[in-house]
Amino acid sequence: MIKRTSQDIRRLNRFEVLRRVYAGPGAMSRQDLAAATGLSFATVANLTAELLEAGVLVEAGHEESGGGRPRARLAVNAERGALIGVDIAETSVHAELFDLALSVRHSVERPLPPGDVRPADVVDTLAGAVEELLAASGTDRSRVLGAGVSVPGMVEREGGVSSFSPYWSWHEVPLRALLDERLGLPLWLDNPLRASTVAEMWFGAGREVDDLVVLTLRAGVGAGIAIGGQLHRGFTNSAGEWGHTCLALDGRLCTCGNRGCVEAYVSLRGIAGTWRELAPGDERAAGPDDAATVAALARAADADEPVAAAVVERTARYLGAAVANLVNLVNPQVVVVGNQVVDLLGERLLPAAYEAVGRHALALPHRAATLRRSAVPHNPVTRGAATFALEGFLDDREVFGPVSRMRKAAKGGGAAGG
Amino acid sequence: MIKRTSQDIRRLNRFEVLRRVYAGPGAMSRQDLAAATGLSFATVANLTAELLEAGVLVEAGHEESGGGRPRARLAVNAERGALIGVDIAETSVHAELFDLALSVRHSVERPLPPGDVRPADVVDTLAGAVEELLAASGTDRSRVLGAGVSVPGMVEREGGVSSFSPYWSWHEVPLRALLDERLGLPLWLDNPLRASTVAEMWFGAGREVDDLVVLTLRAGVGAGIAIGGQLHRGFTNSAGEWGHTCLALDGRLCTCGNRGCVEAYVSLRGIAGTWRELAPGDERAAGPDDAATVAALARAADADEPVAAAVVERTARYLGAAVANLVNLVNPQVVVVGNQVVDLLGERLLPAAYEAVGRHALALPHRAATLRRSAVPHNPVTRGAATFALEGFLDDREVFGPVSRMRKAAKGGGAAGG
DNA sequence: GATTCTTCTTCCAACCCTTCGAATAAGATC
DNA sequence: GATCTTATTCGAAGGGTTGGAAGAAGAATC
Repeated sequence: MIKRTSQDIRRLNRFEVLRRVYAGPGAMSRQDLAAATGLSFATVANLTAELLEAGVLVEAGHEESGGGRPRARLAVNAERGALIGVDIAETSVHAELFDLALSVRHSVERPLPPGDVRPADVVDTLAGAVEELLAASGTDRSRVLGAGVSVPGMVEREGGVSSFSPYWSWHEVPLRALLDERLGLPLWLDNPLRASTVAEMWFGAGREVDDLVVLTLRAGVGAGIAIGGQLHRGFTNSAGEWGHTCLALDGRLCTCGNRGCVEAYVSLRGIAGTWRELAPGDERAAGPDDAATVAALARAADADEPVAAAVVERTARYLGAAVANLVNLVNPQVVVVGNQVVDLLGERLLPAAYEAVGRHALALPHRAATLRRSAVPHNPVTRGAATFALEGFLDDREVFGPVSRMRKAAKGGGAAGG
Repeated sequence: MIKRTSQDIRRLNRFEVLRRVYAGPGAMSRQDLAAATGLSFATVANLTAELLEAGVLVEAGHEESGGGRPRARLAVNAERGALIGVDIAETSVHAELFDLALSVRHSVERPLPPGDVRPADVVDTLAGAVEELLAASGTDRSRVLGAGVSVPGMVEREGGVSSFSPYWSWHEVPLRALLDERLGLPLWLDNPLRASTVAEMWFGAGREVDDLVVLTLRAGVGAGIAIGGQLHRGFTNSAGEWGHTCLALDGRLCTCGNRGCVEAYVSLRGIAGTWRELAPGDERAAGPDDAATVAALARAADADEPVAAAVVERTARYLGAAVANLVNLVNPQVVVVGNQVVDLLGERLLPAAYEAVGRHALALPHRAATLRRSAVPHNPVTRGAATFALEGFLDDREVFGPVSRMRKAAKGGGAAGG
């Protein structure tokens, strides 16, 4: 049984308050925060005091006042430290350095050799990218509060062992051990599905909503599930493998070895496959780079080629049915779709997919769910990875201890000068 | 945002302690409870004191002691009151009266007319069954702590409106209003999926496990999802409609109007349909009563008829793939299967289905999940419905107030005599 | 039969968290 | 400069859990 203590409440409230500050259009007053979180005034003052003391928030001027004391504006202190987010994908490693306000300060992308990449190669590439990030941005390592790394496949978080990779023949690779040494930074490992979801919870649709499903559609596809404002990880941190649920029994062969998986139809490769099916002769559909193929498809569709429209139409149907499965099973308030497939085909694909969801889902859960395109700026995976590091920092007991410590400190030290 | 207060912690701990008492092989000592829940000794003493005062627990003798003060045994006080659980199914209403130890004291089953039943008919039948229950068991209405009612389809709990029924053409039926008046009992409404799941959480596999999926397989099929020891309801209390997720695109027509739903293959009707498909001439497969048809199928399989074996084999494959979808998506620790389909075909169906899950699920979530046949005694739906009433009673602020009230009461009243 | 042991329970004080309400602070306005 | 008006801080109270001391209850022993 999971122990629940009053400190968990405080931790969640701390997260909640800070999430609202990030979510807000700019700086927010304590009043706004109390209204937004539903917490009492005193509690908000309490939590913000703690965050101010830790340097995470700063006072940023005052609001206009029509008589009476003006409200202080609180904003995230971007300069408090840096966060690193890394997205390990099939063909490249994308690393970004964020400030604490989660603005991108520097970005590096390094290719991975094609074929079966060894763990050591990935570690080298990653470590190199991080060094470049630090050097180019002139950031001292000590200012980095943590690094989040998204690894495709399934990762055991604590041990940091990658037990399955969809692209490479990895087997029980002790990633944490390999990276810890090289990076010398607080490290947070997980997969792209959960990274995107956390990004969405802090900076996207999840700001307003507590039950959502986040679909990541690129070379691999999958879902992140957040329930009651909490990410659902599953018993072995491998929940959300929607890409490998069966949509068409005895259907198309999937990379996982099974048939009829969702991923075989709506991933970049799956869409390319549909194009090949519908236009057997077309050599634009035959290239080895699926992202390029889908980009070509988008151009063909823009040129009103009927076959391209048919491919998009079919894909929308697959996607709609698969999303409807999620809607029926999870009954979320919002379904967010994002990443390469959406970036390339969004305008054409999504309206048709939305319509297909309506045909396949039951009326009540369908009415309850809104479908949205991801509004998280930039790459949601690197941002989500950095968010893991942010969450880790906010959980740091050295920085955010129990309140009694604060009281003692306040008594011991003098009053802070204005 | 959901407010979290320290009272929620206490509420959850109260549930947890009581669940362990129900789960235990008999009476349990406070020591056992502390060990089982992970709570401190003082807290367990605190909570049990409260439950003893409310009459929910009683001291039931002492354990043997090899020197030292013997441990007091605590047991549920069956006589504290009665609970009623009602299962409204397609063709009948099944009502049962339980004591507080959740033993069945009396059981009534009344048929519903075939065809499109009106809400008033169901309400009449239900009210009649409850009256019979009370009369036959000699239970005074005032001793009934609450009644839980399982309604097929989708029910909005607070308003008690049934917005969709799979069998009847109901539309926004205000069930709570209709029943409140007739029953005059605290009333708890939900659907059979969630009822079975709650039964499993208190009295079945959920006793040991916090993340589980409970599959109800009868005329309709669906899943109940419990995460972190909490039932997942979804945004509109309609999560778990696994029966209407698409397993075979463009597949068999389902009662919901879609094609290829899981329910079209693994419900009683679906299995009968598979039999008709494989043995077009066989009139045993052609009857209108699906439960009877599946019972006949079981007999045919027992008689080693090859076609019957083939039907079971196919069904196992459908079921296995559909369960694998759940395993991949939710990554639970346990999947429980139960109800009529399992009762009739369990021995033959489940081993093959388990094997099919292994073929379809990803390795890591598959290894993490164990599949079990439901071990909840008797009808899990009536028991689950009664459990809703039990949970409601345990949430009653009149009975279980904040601790400070207890202190005051203890001060006001004298010490209890030994 | 009294004493000693051993173990269970209860009780108390300490600690964590939120929240109400009074007191204090800080500008705007007259 | 006095008076409003609104924000913020502060202290006490209320709801929880928990470790440890003190009390209670049998078993074993002398």
